[in-house]
Amino acid sequence: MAVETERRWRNILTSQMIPEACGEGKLSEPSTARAAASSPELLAASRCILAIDMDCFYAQCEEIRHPHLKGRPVGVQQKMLVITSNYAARACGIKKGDSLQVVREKCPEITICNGEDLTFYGELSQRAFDVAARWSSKVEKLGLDEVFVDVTELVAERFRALDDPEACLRLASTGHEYPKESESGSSEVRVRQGDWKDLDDAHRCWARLALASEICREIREAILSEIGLTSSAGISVSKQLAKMVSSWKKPSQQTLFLPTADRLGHLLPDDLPVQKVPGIGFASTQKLHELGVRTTGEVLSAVVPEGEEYGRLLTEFDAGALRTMKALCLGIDASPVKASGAPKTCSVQDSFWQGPVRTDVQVRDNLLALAQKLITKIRSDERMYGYRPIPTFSLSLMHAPSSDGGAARRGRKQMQLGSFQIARQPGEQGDDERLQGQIADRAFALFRKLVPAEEPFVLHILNLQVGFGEALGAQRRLSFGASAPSATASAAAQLQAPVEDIELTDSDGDGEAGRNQTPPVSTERPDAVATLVSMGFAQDRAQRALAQCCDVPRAVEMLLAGGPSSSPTRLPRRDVSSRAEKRQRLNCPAPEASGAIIDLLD
DNA sequence: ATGGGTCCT
DNA sequence: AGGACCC
Repeated sequence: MAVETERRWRNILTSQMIPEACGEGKLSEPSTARAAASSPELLAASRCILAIDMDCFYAQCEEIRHPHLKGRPVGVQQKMLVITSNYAARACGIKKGDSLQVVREKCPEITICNGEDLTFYGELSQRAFDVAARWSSKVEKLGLDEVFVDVTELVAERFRALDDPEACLRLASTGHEYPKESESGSSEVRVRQGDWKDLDDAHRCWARLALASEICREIREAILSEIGLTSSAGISVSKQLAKMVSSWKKPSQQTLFLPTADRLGHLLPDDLPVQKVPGIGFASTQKLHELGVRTTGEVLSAVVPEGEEYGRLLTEFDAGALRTMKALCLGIDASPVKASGAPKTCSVQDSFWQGPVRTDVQVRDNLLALAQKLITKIRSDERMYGYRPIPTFSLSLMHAPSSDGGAARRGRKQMQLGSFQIARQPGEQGDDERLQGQIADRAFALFRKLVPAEEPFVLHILNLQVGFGEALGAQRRLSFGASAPSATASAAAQLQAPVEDIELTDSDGDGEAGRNQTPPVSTERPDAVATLVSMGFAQDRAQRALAQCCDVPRAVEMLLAGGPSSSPTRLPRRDVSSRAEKRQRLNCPAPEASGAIIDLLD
């Protein structure tokens, strides 16, 4: 028995798993000598990366939201287009950007869901992310429906278990292996300690990826059983390669890619159009086309530094960009999987291609509508990531192309906000309406800076964006002991908490939340305290703020935001007048004591 | 297409 | 502030 499995293992290692040439006919241009050049270092590389991609994500979300739709044709609509559909609908021939009209003709049975509000999708996406995060701390989000997971560590851990002479590991890759037609999942071997020593890079790499493929299956299974989402995935040594094979078998399947020269030749044939390479986008493709370069093979022959074409490439790209592009065409991508935290920005945008915006009144109306959407999104963000301060706010817009042939101008204007408190009492909804008006006012002020009064304009896009700061209470471990909630603990609590339980700092800063996170009064840094007192802050508040913040500017921000305080806030004297002035200039209503406050200190 | 996001100059 | 990439 043992002999038998050992023999199978040898077989698998030597011939079947890593054949010298896979597939018979050549699908496209034969693999290049250049691919052979990159293969050794890829096989020697030690990373194991998963690219997991939810199948027709929005449509699946709708099936989860409306269980009776499961398995029946479903389309998701935005504006007048059906932007995606489930596989039942695709079976009727429905394609990605079909108009509502066309879809109804192809499939009268179809149920159309409105997919303009992304809140629910965002929440399921976050849950899928959290599942993956149980296997690795390095999980990177790419849009709502995709994650990269670096499982190198975990693979190494499981690999190490093989060194225990008592422990045998069942080893088999799970799912497909590019570019083989049959699934390899059935092969199963038992490996013992000594076997690993003799492996060459290719076999060792395959063994790691096989372990990774098992981990990948575990993660996808958990996402399916806990959330109900099916996914497809790629397993390889880099984000690029994992991503490129992830879509090879869909839906609900996974593919391992071992970067041998011949397989690379298949995945990145010389005649592959450049835009198929992840990392080479629209702009680069345009520029390359102007230079007569259309395929990866052409990139590779053009990008040799001594060649004559190289000079022409340098007119459009810098040397660094060319190196990156060359590497990608060779299948080399060293970019790390970056642990995605909470989103850093949040934006909303409306476009007006059909009926452009031409008057101040229209601008105001649209900014009001955008402000409403923005608040909704921020609330959803709070639900998922806890309350965070909002230090920046920006408006951007796109003008129509000028009639005399000029290109469409764009503009962006940002303001730093001393604080931008979007807070409310637990369970209370009422303030958001006033907040909406205040945000629209800020936005209009920015608009005025971009487009002076009286100047005519024709707008096609309006966009509002806020930038988040660190979670309150997450300020480094400067403060003492356990009295300040740790970032992770409060984040975890907030993630589970219903809306009403989220710790909110109300604008007066004297709510329960403020009290709970008030650390012991610090007696340190008397000079910094003095600075804050001279700005008009109460001494005790200044001390507490400094205990939570590293530096004076942060402390100022916190104090202006209303916390920390156990007594009613007094605004710093100097600022009262200047703010009133600005308020007048901007024609903004004065914020009321109990309401949300936006301090404008630019 | 649309309406988000990220990172690098 | 703008541009490039991604979904």
